Amino acid sequence: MGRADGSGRIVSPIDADDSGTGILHVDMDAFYAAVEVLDDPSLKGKPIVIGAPEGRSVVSSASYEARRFGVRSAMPMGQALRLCPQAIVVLPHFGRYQAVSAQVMDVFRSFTPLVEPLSIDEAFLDVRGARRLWGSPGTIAQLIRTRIAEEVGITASVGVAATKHVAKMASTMSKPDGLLIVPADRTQEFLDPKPVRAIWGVGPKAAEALESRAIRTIGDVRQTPPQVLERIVGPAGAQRLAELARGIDPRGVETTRVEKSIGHEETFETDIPDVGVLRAELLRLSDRVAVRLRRAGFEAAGVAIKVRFSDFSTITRSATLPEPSAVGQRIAEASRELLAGVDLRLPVRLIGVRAERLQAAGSGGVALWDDDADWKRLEGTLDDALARFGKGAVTRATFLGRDEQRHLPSHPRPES
DNA sequence: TCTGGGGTCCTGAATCAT
DNA sequence: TCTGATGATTCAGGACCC
Repeated sequence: MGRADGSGRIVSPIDADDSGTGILHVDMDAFYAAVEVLDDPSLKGKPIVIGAPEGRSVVSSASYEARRFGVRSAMPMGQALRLCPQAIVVLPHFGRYQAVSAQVMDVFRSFTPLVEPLSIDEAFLDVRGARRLWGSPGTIAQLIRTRIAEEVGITASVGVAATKHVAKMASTMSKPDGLLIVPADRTQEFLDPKPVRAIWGVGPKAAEALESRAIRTIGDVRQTPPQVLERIVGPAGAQRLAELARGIDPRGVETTRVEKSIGHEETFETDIPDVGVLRAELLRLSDRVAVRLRRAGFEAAGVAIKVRFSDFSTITRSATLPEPSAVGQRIAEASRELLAGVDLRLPVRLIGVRAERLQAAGSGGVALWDDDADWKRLEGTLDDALARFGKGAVTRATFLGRDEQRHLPSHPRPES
């Protein structure tokens, strides 16, 4: 597999056994910080944290020099600066990170079309079909690391394994600037001694629940009867845990992902007791959500709001829209109704709006049915159609997505 | 010390339909 | 028609990830 090279990281040797593997997990090291160093080399070697310097912000990313002081992502900025007072605080440049990310993803796609971006700075690659062109998975991993360093100018860590889960664990262990290959027949040996917290999906809560029952390692999970696991993490969690602990992970590398929701939320500089301010904020957030919906060609069938109070307690409320919409006003109306049902017992720290149950917008037009169950399809919006035919003439109407436009039957009947 | 913003997924309760 | 079983959908909350 690999060995420590003295710097804390792990790099598998060039001729390491990679039999039975084919899934790569590539993860950029301290990505935002690395991009900032790329754009301002005078920052190299210094402790830097990405985030807003004041207010209620948290650390988005920290260079390894800052991490040595205990600074971590998601840590409140104040705490980070107490731990590392000499840290240089850099405001984030998300557009720039997106651009560098695209460059990196292009490198991935030059090796295989089977690329699944997980976030801005990491992706899974299935390279099983790329052997003849580029070599074995381990060779490809090393080529990718070299090309990212040479062409983009930042470092990446790569895990190579037979499954996504093990590849992800391997890349985490090899950080920074490392490579760890776990051949298929050594998967169990790799997994068993790792702490339960290393399992993807086991956070602080689940880890504590498991550890309190003396289940501390992945090997322990494997020895635990399914009924016991179920009581701790629920049926779905138990099933997943039991499989992952045995190196079983049937998930393939998915190149397309459908968004399920689009939302915006904002933490106020100071907590807000005034419902008028909250209502205004809901409209602003709803407009932003609606713009993104329209750009993506979606309408939302449902809307949810989130309210976090000054004591950090958080509630959500959701509702189904009278009809799917991508209009800011409609989403705002629904969110304000939801807010009206909330007991504002404390000042509000954060408010958010989320569009849910997304569906294709009326890009395929609108289908209308009349009393005789005859239908017409029209380009444009439902409002356009109703204006043209009059509300009384229409018994049922529906938006058509792009696919439905193609597959619409020749003699449709409305559902009874 | 004081906790961002973007998401996904799971659970359990309530409700509705078959 | 009534009843129970079962299943789908909606809603709220929470854990988790980057």
